[in-house]
Amino acid sequence: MDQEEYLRKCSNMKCQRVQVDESCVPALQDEDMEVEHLLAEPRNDHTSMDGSSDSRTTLNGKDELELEVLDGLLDDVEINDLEGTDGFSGACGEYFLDYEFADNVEEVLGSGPFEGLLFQNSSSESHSSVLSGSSIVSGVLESTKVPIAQYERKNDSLDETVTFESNGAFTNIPSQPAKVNCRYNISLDIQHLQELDNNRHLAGGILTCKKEKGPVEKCQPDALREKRFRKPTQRYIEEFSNSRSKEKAPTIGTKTRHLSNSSSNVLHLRIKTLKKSPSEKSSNENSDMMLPELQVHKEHPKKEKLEYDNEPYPSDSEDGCSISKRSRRKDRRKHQKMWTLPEVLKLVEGISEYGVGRWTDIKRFLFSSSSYRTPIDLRDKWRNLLRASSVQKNKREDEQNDELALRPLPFNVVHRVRELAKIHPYPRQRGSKKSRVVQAGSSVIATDSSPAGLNKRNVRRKFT
DNA sequence: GTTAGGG
DNA sequence: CCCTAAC
Repeated sequence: MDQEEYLRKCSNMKCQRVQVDESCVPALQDEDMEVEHLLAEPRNDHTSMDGSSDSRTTLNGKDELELEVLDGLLDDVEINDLEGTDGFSGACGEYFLDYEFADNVEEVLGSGPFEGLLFQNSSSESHSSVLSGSSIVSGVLESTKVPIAQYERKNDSLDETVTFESNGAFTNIPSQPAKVNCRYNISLDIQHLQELDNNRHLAGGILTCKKEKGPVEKCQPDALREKRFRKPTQRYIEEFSNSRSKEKAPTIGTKTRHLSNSSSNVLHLRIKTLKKSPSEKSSNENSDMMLPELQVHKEHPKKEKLEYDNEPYPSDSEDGCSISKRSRRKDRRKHQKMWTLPEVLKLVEGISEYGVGRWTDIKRFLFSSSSYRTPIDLRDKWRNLLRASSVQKNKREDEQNDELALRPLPFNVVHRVRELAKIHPYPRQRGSKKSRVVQAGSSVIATDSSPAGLNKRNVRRKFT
């Protein structure tokens, strides 16, 4: 492969970038474990490559050539290329390229302008490891003077891991996953992050500031950040954080262990799966999934759990940069309060007094004491009441079930709800808007008993 | 700022 | 409970 070819590939990779990007987010959120696995893998790649001294030599020459090219593209390489690697390799099926690429990147990063940005530890380590191979890792560790004890420790672990893995079995495993992983690492917990750093300075290069461990959002370059975060909504993120704190923590430990022992076979399978059709993946296993599919997949499960506030909400430390708005919402959800019978009665009363739709008034006058009930809440509750009452109307026999599900709703309440519903049908309850308007109009005349508020409301509705 | 409507 | 569009 010469320069030209390399460039061409690079361009290809870039094209794929978007996909990878997206996948990254979900993966992050979804399974840390996945990441862990992958993390292990990357090292293998390098080590194995390095281990085969030949490859290193071969690469060396290329690296220099490519280095120049990369230099110009450094920015792109840092982010785009790496990201694209995944897709690229899949398309081309040339793993070799990936390896090559990885090396180049590392070199560039290590020697280039990013060196400063990289963590002392990581940069030196990665560089040396790449060059000299797994055997040198220990030496690297020594040579690397890490001011922080943490790093040293990490290095040690890394060393072990590398050695272990290098023994093995990963000769041909595509490096893509590794790179992808690196990116994922960004969002990982601190622990993961640290490990990552040690494992790969590549990751370091990608996330220039990632060292902070803060939310990715803060650290990431603007462009990158934009892309990555456009997909997940706030809600999604919130959920993710929740689920993660609840579910993931335990899992990680297990997975990690697994990671160290990970066999090439496992990785192979995973990789293949990922490359295949996305649709299949979700079916495989949650734990094994790391790509985009998860995103969709992921959203549902946790949601249910969030609803119930019994558990103290884990402080979103990871959301260091969480927006106040977001947190507020979270809190609100957390404090979700079930409607009590008195409340329902009050609501009904308020509606009968002020009319349907005057939610703010009702809130102001009847629910002023309960700050957690917003006008919207009232409206929603009313909506639910209507639904409930109508259900009962239709299925008297099954009433019990419904009531159980809906909570004890005394018959008198139901009755009142129904009455009110007759007087002022909630928008859209049945029939089209037009019919409703007509209905409302007739009700004004027909129901003399209805309070003035109701009439008012009806009239208003009619006109609006 | 509120409300309706859909999720 | 959340979000958005319409008012």
